[in-house]
Amino acid sequence: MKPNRKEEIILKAAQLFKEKGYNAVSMRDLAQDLGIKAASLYNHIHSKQEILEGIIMQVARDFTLHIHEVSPKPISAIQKLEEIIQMHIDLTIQKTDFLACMNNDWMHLEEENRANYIDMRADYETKFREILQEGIAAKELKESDPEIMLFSILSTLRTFYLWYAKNKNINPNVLKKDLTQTLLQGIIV
Amino acid sequence: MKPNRKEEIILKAAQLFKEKGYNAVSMRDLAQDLGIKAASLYNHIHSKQEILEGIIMQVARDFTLHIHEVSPKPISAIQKLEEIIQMHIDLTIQKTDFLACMNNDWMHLEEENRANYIDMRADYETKFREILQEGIAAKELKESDPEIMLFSILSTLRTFYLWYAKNKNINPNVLKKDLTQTLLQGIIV
DNA sequence: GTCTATAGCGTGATAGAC
DNA sequence: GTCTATCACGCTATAGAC
Repeated sequence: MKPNRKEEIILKAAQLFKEKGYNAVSMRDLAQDLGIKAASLYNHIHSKQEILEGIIMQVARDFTLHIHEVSPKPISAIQKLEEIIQMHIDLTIQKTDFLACMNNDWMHLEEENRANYIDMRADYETKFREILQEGIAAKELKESDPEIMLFSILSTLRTFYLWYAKNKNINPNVLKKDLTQTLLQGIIV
Repeated sequence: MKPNRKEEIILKAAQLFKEKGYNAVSMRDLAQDLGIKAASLYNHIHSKQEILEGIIMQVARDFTLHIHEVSPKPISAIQKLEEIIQMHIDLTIQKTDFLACMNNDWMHLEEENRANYIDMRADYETKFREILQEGIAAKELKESDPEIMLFSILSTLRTFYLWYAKNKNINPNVLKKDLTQTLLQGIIV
């Protein structure tokens, strides 16, 4: 459970990247926050890019794995959506900085990793879209444009870490109830 | 209507910043895209920072002005929300790159401008919050947590340019109808 | 595993010719 | 209004001592 030095570096980097963005954080900044010199970082990691990759790919995999787990379950589309919302809340709470970094800095991944990330994101959206279409076909969901539903829900879930940063003391169960209601049932009486 | 050289620079900069982020775009990159040398840019602008300021403050003012216009109208809270959604759609269509840049790069504004931007954003959220509370008090809106409603709607509207970039050929009226329905009435039948 | 020193390059910005 | 040339600095990353 105790993080080794490499993990410590990645953890601190995620924190700094979240605040200033990948390009605005230098290896000197990162080293200073860890109480060492920049050159010493290279005993634990090969490059700045490797740090970014470590952050983004880890959490991207979490999302991918989870949606592939929920998708085939023998439950209603609405229940699947509730599980997905719960997952986003959980990951937001556990890995705030990693998630923020993924959202803001994925375009700074180099060639191969960026292509990889884009594929994973597309796969995630496809699975999500299928659940929405399933719900519409079963008449659980409205006959509205599923692309707009997808974007609307996902944009809220993806940037939820911004809200959570300012409201860390909320009860997670109340949060889940309120967020699910707002996203699925809207705000109008 | 024809943009002068300074406006041309700002327009092209917004486009590049949107794709790569402020720090990843050099003055040399920007100049090359305009077909001139980096040094020539400085005949039209004083600094890179001034370009960022020009982009962000312009669109931040648009939002602030508009919500102060809608807020005191003698119409229902729901009608106000509909007007706000319409405004976000309009600005997304007219100023996609500026909006993207504001969302992604505001933290790279320097001291004074950043403080200014943060104030404007807080003011915008306050006005928005008041409309939601007004709607709850009038029993037009559900008795759910207004902070979650605020965040949920606003996060979708703020990142809407991401969706629009891939769906430019949608009919604006259909878009408004579907987005309003999804945000206000949810997706469940 | 950390340090000092430094290579090699890219950056924002300026001076001054045309 | 654009150019060439250049300054001063910050960046990632490496070499090699301890």
